[in-house]
Amino acid sequence: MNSTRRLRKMHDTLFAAYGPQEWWPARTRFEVILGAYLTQNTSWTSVELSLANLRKARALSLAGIRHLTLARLTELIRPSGFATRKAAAIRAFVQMIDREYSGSLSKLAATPATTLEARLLALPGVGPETAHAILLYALDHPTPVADEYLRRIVERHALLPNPLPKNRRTYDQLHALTRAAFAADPAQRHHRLFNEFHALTVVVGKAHCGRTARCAGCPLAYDLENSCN
DNA sequence: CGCCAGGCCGTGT
DNA sequence: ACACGGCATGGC
Repeated sequence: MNSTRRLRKMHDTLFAAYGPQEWWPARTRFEVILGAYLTQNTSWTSVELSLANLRKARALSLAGIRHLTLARLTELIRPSGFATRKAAAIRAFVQMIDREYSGSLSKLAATPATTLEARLLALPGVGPETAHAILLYALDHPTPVADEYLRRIVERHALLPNPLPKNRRTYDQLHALTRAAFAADPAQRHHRLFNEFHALTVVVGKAHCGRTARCAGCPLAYDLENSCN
C-alpha cells in the first residue's frame, strides 16, 4: 500500500481508538493563536499555566495584550518557557493585526490563502507549524498541520524514506503527504479532517510516540506492516 | 538528578 | 541546503 493510503488508514485507526477531538482547546480565535505561540517546544500543561495568568490579567484578547508592557507580558507567560522570544513574537502579531488589518482577525482570515500564509511566515517566531496551526484552528483555512509527532510516526513506520531529518523540506513533505492522504475525501470535509488528524496525531504522540520510543499499546501498531521501528 | 515538551532562529560549513 | 546549538520553564 502506498504512503498516502497508509496515512489515511492511520487516521481511521486513530479516530476509532480516540474518537473526535474537537480541537483547538480554546474559547476564542485569539486564544488559539496565543496557544499556538506558547506551545512551541513546550508541554500543554505548561501552556495552561501561562493562559491562566493571562486570563487573570484579562489579557486573552487583542485589547488585553495591547495594554500590557512587554515586561509584564513576558512575566505572565514565563511558565511556558522561552518567554522573552514568545512575548516579542506575540506583540509583533498584535502590531501586525493593528497596522495591516485594522485590528480585525476577521480581515486577516479573509485574506487569500497564499498571501496569508506568506504574511504569517514573515512574522518573527512563526515557522511552518505555527503558521498552519493558526491558519487551520484560528482562521478556518483548510490546511494540514505537521509536527514532530507526525514526523516520528512517518519515520518510524517508514511511510517516507528514512531518516527523516528535522528541516523545512521534511516539513513540506509531511504537509503534502497529509494533503494527499485526504485528497480523495469530499472537499467540504477537508477542513474537518485536517483538524481531527493533527489533534489525533498529538494525542497518540503524547501517549505512544515520545523521543525515546514508548510504543506499547499504540493503536497504530495494528499489524506487522505498521509496527513501529 | 536527568530527560522531555504540539518550534524557531542564527550561525557555520 | 543542511547540521547544530541556543532559547527557558515545569512535569515526571
